[in-house]
Amino acid sequence: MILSPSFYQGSTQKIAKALLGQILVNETPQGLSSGRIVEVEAYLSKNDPGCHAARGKTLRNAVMFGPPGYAYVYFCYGNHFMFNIVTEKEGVPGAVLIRALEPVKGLDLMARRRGKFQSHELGLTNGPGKLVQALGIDRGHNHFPLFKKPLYLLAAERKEKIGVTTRIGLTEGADLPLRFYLEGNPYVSVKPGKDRFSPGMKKKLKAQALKKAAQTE
DNA sequence: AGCAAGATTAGC
DNA sequence: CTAATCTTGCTA
Repeated sequence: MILSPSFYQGSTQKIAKALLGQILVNETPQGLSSGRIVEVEAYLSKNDPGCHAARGKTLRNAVMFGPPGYAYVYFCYGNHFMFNIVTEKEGVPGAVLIRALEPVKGLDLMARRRGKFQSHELGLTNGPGKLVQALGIDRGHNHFPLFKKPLYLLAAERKEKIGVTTRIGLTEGADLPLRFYLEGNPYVSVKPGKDRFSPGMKKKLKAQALKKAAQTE
């Protein structure tokens, strides 16, 4: 059963957790590919400096201010697209980033889309940029309503426990516990607790270190 | 107009 | 560990 628009109503954190275990499907002329959502991150309308909408509406983040249940796809680091699902009622920004999937159907098609980068099955969809490539999602899917074909979500059972950690790769709002994942699932992108910094954060840390060194002169 | 940063990935 | 790669948004 395709998840209806009403599924996406409610707080972003609540929707983020509810999305775990659901199945994301994309039907293209080349075939159908799908995967179970095993890792997400919430981006909130309030008190969240890490959210694209934190500094008001822009051309890029406009979709986040619209009605829930729509896709927010954007380009990052010059190489990758990120796939988000818009939450909250119209006028209030908010979205859930899909960070990892467990492949369900169309494994061969995903492997073809991932090309030479697919070394083993785990590498197919265990990262936000990877799953987007595996499912054949691109900028054209920005603002697409996710309750109809070809790109939609299927209701599924979830039995696993939900784990919570801070979000990954941010330079702002990095301390907020807004990353949710299925405990024990091998497709979760990064093992929690491991130190991992984005280039921006490394630069920031380096600048702080230099400043501190200058003060002790 | 120009430039720096960025919700990442893969390869060295 | 770091280059790759390019769009967006702000103005060093």
